[in-house]
Amino acid sequence: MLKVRNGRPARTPITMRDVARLAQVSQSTVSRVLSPSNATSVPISPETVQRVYAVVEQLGYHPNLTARSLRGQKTHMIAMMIADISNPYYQFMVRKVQDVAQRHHYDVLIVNSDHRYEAEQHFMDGIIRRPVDGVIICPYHLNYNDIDKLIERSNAAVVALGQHVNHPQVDRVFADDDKVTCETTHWLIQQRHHQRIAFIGVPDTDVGRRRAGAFKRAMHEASLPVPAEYEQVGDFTIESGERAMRALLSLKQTPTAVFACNDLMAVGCLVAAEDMGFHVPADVAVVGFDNIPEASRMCPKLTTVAQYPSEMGEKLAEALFARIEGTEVGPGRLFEVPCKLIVRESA
Amino acid sequence: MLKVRNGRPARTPITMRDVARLAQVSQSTVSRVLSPSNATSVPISPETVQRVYAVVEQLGYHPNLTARSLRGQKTHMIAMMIADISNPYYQFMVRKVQDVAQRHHYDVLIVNSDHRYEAEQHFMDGIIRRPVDGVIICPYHLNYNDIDKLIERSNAAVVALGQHVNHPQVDRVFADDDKVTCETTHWLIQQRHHQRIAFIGVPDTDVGRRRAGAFKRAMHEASLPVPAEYEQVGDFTIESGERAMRALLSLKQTPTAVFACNDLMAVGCLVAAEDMGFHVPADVAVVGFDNIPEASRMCPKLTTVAQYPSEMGEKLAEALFARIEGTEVGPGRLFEVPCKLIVRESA
DNA sequence: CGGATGCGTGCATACGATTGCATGCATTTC
DNA sequence: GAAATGCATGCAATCGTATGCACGCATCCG
Repeated sequence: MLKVRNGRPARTPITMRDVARLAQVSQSTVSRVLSPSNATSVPISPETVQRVYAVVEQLGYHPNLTARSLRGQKTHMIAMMIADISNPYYQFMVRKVQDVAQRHHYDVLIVNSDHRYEAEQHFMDGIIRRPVDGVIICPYHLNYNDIDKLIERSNAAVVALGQHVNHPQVDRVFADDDKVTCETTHWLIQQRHHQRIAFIGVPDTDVGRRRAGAFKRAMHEASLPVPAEYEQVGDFTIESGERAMRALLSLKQTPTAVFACNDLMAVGCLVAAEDMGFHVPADVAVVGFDNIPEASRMCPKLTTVAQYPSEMGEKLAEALFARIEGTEVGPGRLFEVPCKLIVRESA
Repeated sequence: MLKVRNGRPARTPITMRDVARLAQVSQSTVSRVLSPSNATSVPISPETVQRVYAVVEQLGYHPNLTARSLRGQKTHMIAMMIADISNPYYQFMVRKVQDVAQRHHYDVLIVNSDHRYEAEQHFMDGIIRRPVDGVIICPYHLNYNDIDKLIERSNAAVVALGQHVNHPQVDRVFADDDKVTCETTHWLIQQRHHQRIAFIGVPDTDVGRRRAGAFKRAMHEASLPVPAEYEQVGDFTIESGERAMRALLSLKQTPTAVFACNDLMAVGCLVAAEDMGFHVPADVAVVGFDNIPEASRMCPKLTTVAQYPSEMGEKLAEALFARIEGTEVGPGRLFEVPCKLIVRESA
C-alpha cells in the first residue's frame, strides 16, 4: 500500500496490527509477547508466543520506537552537549559515552555549543521539546536556573562535566584543575626556573577563570609579577592561541614560559613560535592542558597537563544510566578524575 | 500534579490541552496557532492568536516532538553512521553535518561502526525501529541488499560516502582515491626515485582494496615488484600502522618508502620508525592518506594525500536535506570531492 | 457439584500532537 | 427576507504502542 508524500512514494510501515492480524491474535497480545519484561507480566501460552514470533519473522516487523516513546515516556535516547566535536579533547569522551550507551541500547544525540551561552540554552530548550531519558552537559555558561528549569520541566536525568555546576540533583564529573594548575605553575618556577610566565586564558568561561585564578595565585605565592600584557585572551582554538602567542612574542620583554589553558591553544603557540623564529623550549617554554593525542607527537612534543576524557566519559555515562535505570536516586554525586602533569619537550 | 516512576517523581508535562484550557479555546486551535505553516492553512482571529501565545508564554509550553513525529511521520532527526568518531578524519565531516542540520532545525544521531559489518547492519535495523527523516552512512561493508532493505522499509532519504555504494536511490559523495593513489605512487617512483615501496592496506574493506589495487597497478606500470611481505594489513588504527611498520622494518630488505592507506596508520609508521631508530625520510619515506590536522604538525611533518572531510560532510548534508525537503527527487547523484597530494617532510 | 482460583486473551483507552470535516455565526447577495 | 458565502472554531479520528480491566474457560477444592 502506497501513500504519496512530497512527491515521493511513502511506505506504509509494518505495525503490530499487521502482525496481530496474521497471527490471529489481538494487537495487545503481540505487544505482550514482544515486551515480556514489562510491568504487567501476564502469561502468554507458548503456542501464541511461537505464532507471533513466526509472523514477526515473516514480516520482518520492528517495533516503532517513536510510538513506544510517546506511550511509555521512555525514549531510549540520551542527549549530549559538548563544546565542539572537532576539538580532540571531546573525541574520546564522546566515544566512550556512545559505547556505554550502546551497551544499554540507547541512541545518542550530540550537539555542539562552541562555548556559546545562547547555544547552551538552545540545547536545554531542545531537550524540553524532544524528550530524552538522560542528558550529559559540558556547560561553560549555564547557571543554576537554566539547569533547574530543565530538571523541573523534563523527566531527564542530568549529569554534568565540571565542578562549577551546582545543582543538587546533578552528578558531576570533574578534574581538579585548580590544584594541578597551581602545581604546574610552581613546577615552572621552581624546577624550570622561569620568572616571566604568561598565561593564555578564556576569561569568559568558568574553567578559564578558575585556571587563570590558580595560575595567578601560584605566581603570587612565589612573589612573581604578572603584568597585564602577560594575561592573554583566547577562545580554546588553535588560531586564538596563535594570535595570543604572536602578541606575547612581540612584546619588548617576552615571557620565558607560556601556560595555555588548553592544548589547542598551546598548539597555536608552537605554530606561532616556529613561524616567528623562536625556539621552543630554549627561547620560550610552552605548557598546555588536556593532553590531546597529538601532544605526544608534535614537534617539539608538548608538555601538558593530562586529562582523561575517556574515563570522564565513562563516569558521566555510568552515572547517568544509574539514574535512568533508577539504581541511583539520591542527591548529585561528585566524581573526581585526577589530572597529571606530563613533562615532554616543550617545557 | 505528580506521578511517580522508578521511585523518582515525574513531572506531568505541559501539553496543548493545558494551553487550550487556559486560553479558552480548543486544543486544535492551539495547534493551528502554533503551526500556521501547515497544509491546512486555516485563518485564526488575531485575538485568539494573541491569547494563545500569551498562555504559551505564561506556561512556558514547548511542543512535544515525539508526539509530533508519531502523528506527522516527520521526525526532524537524521542519523549518521561513521566508522569512529575518535578518528580525526571524521571529526570535521561530522561537525559540518551537525552545522547544516542545525540550520535546518534537525537533531543528529551518531553511531560508530568501527568498520564492522555487524555494527553497520545493526545501525540499519536501528533506523527501521527508530524512524528518522534522513540517513548518512559511511559504509565499509554494506551491500546493495542491506541498503535496499532500509530504503524499502523506512521513509528515510539516504546518502552515502563512497563510490562503492551502488544503490540507484542514494546520493554519493566520494573522493577519487583510485586515481590519486595511482598518481602518488608514480610520484614516489619518478620524483622521489623509490623502487622498494610497501603498502599498508585494509584488505577487508572496499576502500582498502581499491587503494591497494591502484597502488599495485602503478607499481606494475613502472615494472616494479611488490613482494608479498610488502603488502601489510592494518585496520586504520595507529597501533596497526605501528605493528605493520615494525614488521616492514624488521625485514632483511626494508622498503625505502611506505604508503599507508590512512593517516592514523602513517602516524603509527612514524612512531615505529622513530622507536626503531630509523630516520624518516632518509631511511624510509612515509606517505599517508587523509591529511588529518596533526599531519602538518608532526615530526617529521607528514606527506599525505589530502581529503576534505568538511566539504564532504557539507555535500552529504546538503544532498540529504534536498531530498528530505523534496527539492530533489530523482535518482542518486554523484559528487566528487577531489583529493590532493600534500608534500611535506616525510617523503 | 458449585463456587473459587488462575491462566490466557481481547477491548478500550491513553500518550500529545495534526488534520479532515462539520458547525455556528456574521456578512453578503439577489 | 431568505439563501448563499466565508471566516473562525470545535469535534473526532489518527499515528503505533502499552496497559488496566473484564471476560471466558479450565482446573481445583471442599
